[in-house]
Amino acid sequence: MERAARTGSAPRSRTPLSKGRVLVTAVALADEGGVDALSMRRIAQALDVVPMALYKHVAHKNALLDGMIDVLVGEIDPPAEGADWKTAVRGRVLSARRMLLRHPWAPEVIESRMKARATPTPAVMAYLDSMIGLFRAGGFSIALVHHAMHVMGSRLLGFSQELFQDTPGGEPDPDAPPPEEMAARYPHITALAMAVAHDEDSVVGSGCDDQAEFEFALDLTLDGLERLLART
Amino acid sequence: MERAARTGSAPRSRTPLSKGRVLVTAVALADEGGVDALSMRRIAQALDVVPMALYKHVAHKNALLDGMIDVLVGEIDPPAEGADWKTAVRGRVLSARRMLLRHPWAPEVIESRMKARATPTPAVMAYLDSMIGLFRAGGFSIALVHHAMHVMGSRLLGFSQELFQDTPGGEPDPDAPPPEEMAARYPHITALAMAVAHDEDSVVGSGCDDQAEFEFALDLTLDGLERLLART
DNA sequence: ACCTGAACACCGTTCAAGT
DNA sequence: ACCTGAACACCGTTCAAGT
Repeated sequence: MERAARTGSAPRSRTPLSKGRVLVTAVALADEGGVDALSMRRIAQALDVVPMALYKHVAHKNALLDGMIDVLVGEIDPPAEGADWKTAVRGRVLSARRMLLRHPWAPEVIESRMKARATPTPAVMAYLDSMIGLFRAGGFSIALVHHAMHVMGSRLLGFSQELFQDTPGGEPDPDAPPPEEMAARYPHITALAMAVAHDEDSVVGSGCDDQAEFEFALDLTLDGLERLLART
Repeated sequence: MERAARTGSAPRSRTPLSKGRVLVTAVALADEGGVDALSMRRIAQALDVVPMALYKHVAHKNALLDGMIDVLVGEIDPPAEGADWKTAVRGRVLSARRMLLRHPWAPEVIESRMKARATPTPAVMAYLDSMIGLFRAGGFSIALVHHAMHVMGSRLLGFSQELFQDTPGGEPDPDAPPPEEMAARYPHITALAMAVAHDEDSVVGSGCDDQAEFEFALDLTLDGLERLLART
C-alpha cells in the first residue's frame, strides 16, 4: 500500500521547480529564521526536493542571495506618475523602507553582496536607473544627480541605518552593566533616552517614533537637495 | 634532537593568549581574506593554538565579532579639543571613514551584529555617548540631538553606503549584458557614468572622487543640522 | 542525457577523556 | 583543575555512480 501511494505520481511536490520558486521560498525562510539559518539544504527541504536540485536553477549560494535581493527590490512600488521629483523620490524611498521592514535581514545581505559584485544586481540597476530618471525629470543636471545619488546613498533602498534602535530587542547582553552604572558611564545617552521616553505621550515603551524619525532624516536630505537645485 | 628542541619551553607561541591578541589577530585575518574566510579554526591556526583555546577568551564567535567591532571603533580619533561642534563632528566622522576604508568588511559585520544585540557594543556606546556630548556642547537641545543622531545614522561610523561603487571591482559578472545593451537598458545610469568619466580631468579611470563625494554628502547633512540649530 | 546519493573539505561547539 | 583531542551536527559543493 505504501507502494500504491507512491506510484503514478511524482514522489515530491507536483509543481516543477523554477528559479522563481526557489527564490521566493528562500526569502520566506529568511523572513522566518533570519539569513544565518538559511542554507541550501534547508531550502531544498522546504521545497521537498533533494539539495542538489537547487543547483539547476542557481549557480551557487551567492547567486541565490543576489536573486533574493532582486525579489525584494521588485517589491518596491513604481514611481508615482505625474508627481514632482520630490514627492516621487520620497514616496519611493518610503516604499523601499516598508519593504525593508518586512525583510529585516535585507541590509546585511545587500551590504555584503553589493560589495562583492562588480555591478549591482539587475533589479537594483533598473531601480537606480529609474531613480536617476526621476531626478533628471525634475531638472537636476547630470552633475547634480551624481551628487544626489551619493547623498542619498543606501537610503534610496530604505536603509534606516540606525546605530542603535531606541526600541531595544534582540539578545539580552549577559555582561551588560546595571542601569546605574550605565548612567554613569554613558551620561549623554542616558539623558537622551530618558528625555525621549518622557517626551511624547506615546503608549509604546520607548517613546521614539522610528517612522517619524526616518521621514525627518529623509526630508532634511531632500530639502538640502532642493536647495542645491534652486541655486542652479 | 627533536626532543631537545621541544623540551623545557612552551610548545607553541611564547606570549600567552589573551582576548586582545585573539581580537587583533581576527581583525588582521579579516583584513586579509574578508570576513567570510574568518573561522575560529583559522584564527587558532594563525595564533599557533588549538581551536578550543580561543573559547577561554571569547564565549562564542558572535562575541568575537562584537570584540572585533570594538577594536575598530577604538581606532577612531578622539574629538578635536576646543573646536566648534561642526568641525569636531566632521573630523570624527572622517576619521571613522578612514577606519572603514582600512577594514572593508566592517559595515557588514556591524550591520549584522548591531541588529542582533539589544544594546551596541561597549566601545560603540562610548563613541555614541561622546558624539552626543559634542552636539550638546554645541548648543543642541536634547530633542534636536535626538533628531541629529537619526539623521546622521550610520554615517557617524563612516558608512559611505554607496549602492554602487563608481570604481568597479569585485567579481566580474558572468552574465553581465554587453555595453551597448547596458546603455539601452539603463540609459540614465549610462549617461551619468559617461558624464562623470569625462567630467573631471582625473588620472584615475572612473573620474569619481569617492572621498570628495563622501564629504559633500556629509557637509550637506551637517549644514542641514546647522540650519535647524539656528532656527531654535 | 539527466538526476542524485555519497563523499569531500570544511564549519562552530560539545564533551569526555586525558594530564 | 585545567587543557585538548575526538566527536557531533551541521555547512556548500564536487563527482561518480545510477537511471
